[in-house]
Amino acid sequence: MGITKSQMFTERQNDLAQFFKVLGHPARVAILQYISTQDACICNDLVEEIGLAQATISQHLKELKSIGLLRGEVEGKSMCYCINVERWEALQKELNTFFNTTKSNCC
Amino acid sequence: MGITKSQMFTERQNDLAQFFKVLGHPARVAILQYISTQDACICNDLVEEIGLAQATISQHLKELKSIGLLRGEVEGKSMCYCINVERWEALQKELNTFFNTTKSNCC
DNA sequence: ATTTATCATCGTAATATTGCAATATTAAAA
DNA sequence: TTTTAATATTGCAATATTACGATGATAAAT
Repeated sequence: MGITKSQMFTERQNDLAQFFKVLGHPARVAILQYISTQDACICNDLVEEIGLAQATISQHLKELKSIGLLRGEVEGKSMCYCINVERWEALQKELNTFFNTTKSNCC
Repeated sequence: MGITKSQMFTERQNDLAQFFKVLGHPARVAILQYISTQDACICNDLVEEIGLAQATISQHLKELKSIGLLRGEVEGKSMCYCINVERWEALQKELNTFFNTTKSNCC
C-alpha cells in the first residue's frame, strides 16, 4: 500500500530507518559530500554542482535538516548551510552501535 | 517525477545511497535485529515476529539480499536466512569512511 | 500420489517520493 | 521604493514503494 506500518516497530527502529532513508538518495549524499569540501555553502552553488533544479535541491536540503544533519543560517539574502557536527557524530555512533550489535549466529 | 536521476551521480554516491535506502525501512531494520538474536532464521518466524504478511516479509528479505547483506540457504522445505558477515563488515567500514570524510568546514 | 508446510512471485491498490515550473518570500542594492 | 538575487513553497505529473491476497513452486510427510 506504500504506507509503512510504523506503529509495529520500536521507536529506535523507526528512528534508525528514518535516518537511513534520508541518506538513501544520491543527491543527498552528494550534497553532504559537496558541503564538506566548501568553507561556506550556499544553495545556489549546489544547483550548479549537482545539476538538479533549485526547487529540488531546496527540498533535499529540507530533508537533511529534518533529521538535524544540516543547520541553515541566514546570511544576507543567501543561506549558509552547514553540517551539524554534533548530530553527525552522534549518528555515526548510533549507526556503529547498530552494526556492532547486529551479528550473525548461524551458518 | 519519482524517478531518481542516478546518471547525474557518481557510482559511489549511488551505491552508498542504495545501501542506505535498503536499510531505510523499519521492517528491514527489525529483520536484521531479529536474525541476529537467533541461531537459525526461518522466514515464517519473521512473519509472526514482525507482524507483516508473509509476502511482504519475503519482499523485504529480497531487498536485503539485493545488497548482499543476507544469504539464504535452502534447508529442507524452509529457508535459513543469515547475515553475510563479510558484507556486513565491509558496509560498516565504507559507511564509516563516508562519515569520516564528510566534515564541516564552516560555521 | 496426495497432502501439507514453507517460501517466492504476480497482480494490484494505496500511498510516498522525486522533480520541476510557477509562484511566494525575503533582504540587499539601486 | 523598485528592482534584483537567493531561497522556500505550492501544485502538479511521473514513478517508486509498501502491503497483501492469490497463486505457484518445492520438498518433506502421509
